[in-house]
Amino acid sequence: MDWVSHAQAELRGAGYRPGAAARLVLEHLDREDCCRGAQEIFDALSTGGTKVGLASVYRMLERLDERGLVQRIDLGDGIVRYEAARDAGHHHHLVCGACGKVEPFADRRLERAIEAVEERSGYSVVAHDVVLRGACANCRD
Amino acid sequence: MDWVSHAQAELRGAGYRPGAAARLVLEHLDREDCCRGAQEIFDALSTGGTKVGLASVYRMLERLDERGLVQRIDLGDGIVRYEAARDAGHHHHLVCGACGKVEPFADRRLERAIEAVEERSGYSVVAHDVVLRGACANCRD
DNA sequence: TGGTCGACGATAACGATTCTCGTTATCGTC
DNA sequence: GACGATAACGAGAATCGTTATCGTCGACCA
Repeated sequence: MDWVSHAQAELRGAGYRPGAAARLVLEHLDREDCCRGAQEIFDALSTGGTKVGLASVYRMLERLDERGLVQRIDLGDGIVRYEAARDAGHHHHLVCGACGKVEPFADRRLERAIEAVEERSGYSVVAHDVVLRGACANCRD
Repeated sequence: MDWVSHAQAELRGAGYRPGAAARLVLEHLDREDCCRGAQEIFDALSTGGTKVGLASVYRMLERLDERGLVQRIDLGDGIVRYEAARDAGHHHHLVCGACGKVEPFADRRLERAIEAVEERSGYSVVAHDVVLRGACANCRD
């Protein structure tokens, strides 16, 4: 089952009734390969000719986040980004402070270290974020 | 040399002329053991009877962050927090989504894993943040 | 001591996000 | 297939953390 259908089913199971706006947001997230902000999604859908309210985009993202269907990413620039959460694609982000570029990275050893901390913490951890900031290969020197 | 004097000297060296407001903010940060938001610092200083403008608090935090004198912490709730950066005290945060409690933790293995990623990344990494979200021992059940 | 220039504080402006509310779509039921 | 309850939707206002502006005050240098 593809992610869009899975997310819709999940929402329905939670008592929601996803409609046209929900579908458009889900399909957009499914199409994108990296994290996107609410305004960015709104602009893309608007430019694409489809008509979705900004409030609906925020509503969807909030609900998807609550259910763990998207990963919420805060790079510290005041814009919260989201991306479709598929188990296979768990990763974190490198941010270039000079040009603003965002790149994903994944590391098994880092994940294991985090899991070990989670176990020792006494918390029931549901999510973890790692952001590395610096200058990318082009901007450093 | 204590952190307040060190920070003041650093600012002076950068061409700034720290005055009364700067000193009050620095002393407050030095006194606090965990991360604080700008409004929170402003309120604390106001309640304490001292008079500092909110803009001055933001100005100070920005300058301190630029120079690496404070660690900027974004827990994803729309409030940016800061804490005095002392080499000895490098740590990350556990956030309880239910009661809002924030606890620091430190882990050598996690740091080593992050350093390894930094080296392989091609980036010149200047900072890294790790935030674990979940339910604390009291709120889980 | 006077002059220059940045620090300071009050307040307006800004922008991402959230709220409100009237309208429209969905879904179980008949 | 129509009905009614209720949630989704879109537009715009409101919220709130943060940033910019500006006149005044204080720190430092000659």
